Amino acid sequence: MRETSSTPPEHVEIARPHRELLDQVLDKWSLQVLNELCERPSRFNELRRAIPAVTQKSLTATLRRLERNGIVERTVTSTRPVAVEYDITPLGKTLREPIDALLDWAHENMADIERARSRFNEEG
Amino acid sequence: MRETSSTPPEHVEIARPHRELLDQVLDKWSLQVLNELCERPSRFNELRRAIPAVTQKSLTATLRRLERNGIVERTVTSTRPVAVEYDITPLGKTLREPIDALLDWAHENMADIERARSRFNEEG
DNA sequence: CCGAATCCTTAGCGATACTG
DNA sequence: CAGTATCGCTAAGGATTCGG
Repeated sequence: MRETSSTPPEHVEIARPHRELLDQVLDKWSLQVLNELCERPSRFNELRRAIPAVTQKSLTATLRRLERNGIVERTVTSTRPVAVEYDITPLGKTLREPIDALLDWAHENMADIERARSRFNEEG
Repeated sequence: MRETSSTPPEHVEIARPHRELLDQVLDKWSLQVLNELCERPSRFNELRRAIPAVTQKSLTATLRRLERNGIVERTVTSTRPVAVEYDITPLGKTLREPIDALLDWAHENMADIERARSRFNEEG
């Protein structure tokens, strides 16, 4: 493919699998779940209490997605009643550094961002 | 606030403004737009061609959102017909480093991720 | 060329009820 | 306790059309 050079290579675009992966891992609730599990492994309802705004359905979906991608691990102990514990995997831990970089960025630049928003609203 | 200690401090959760900011800046199309504008300023239709999957509507919305947050700048030159150029701001440039860290993470760990997905699908 | 406006479809989410 | 199942809404997104 691309045997003609009519379209210049320009530069690499973001590969689709990479972007889809980040969509699955950086979505609304995943950041907060990871933030929790980086501190300590947690049970399902512990996570619900720690993230009050999430519904049971969304939390389940988020945990399944993270589990599917090897970011968190789900452990069932056959006690009575059953206990289910979620923990971050070694792979998941490697996500912490880039995510923290992002959170630091947000923290450092929030003032500038809000100034930009005010300007935009006034000029609009 | 927190005059009773019935709820232990545990640790800080992600502040809502920060999370909402990241939602606005890390969404489906913003990453690709930023990726383009980090290379060179671009006209509207240049961006459309560079990101074939984006619709005009979504690209407009993405650019407005980034502009509102001070990440990109929109310049109109009153030629005939009008030319509109989008460029990244200094603030936007500071986003590149943490985003690249994320993309590097995705690149480095994609193999592990796909192994985890296969395992998950087989066990499920 | 750069968009705004409209219509329409679909994915996502909350609410609720039920199971092992 | 830790989910699954179902329903109804609404909000995002695509396709298309129109305008400066």
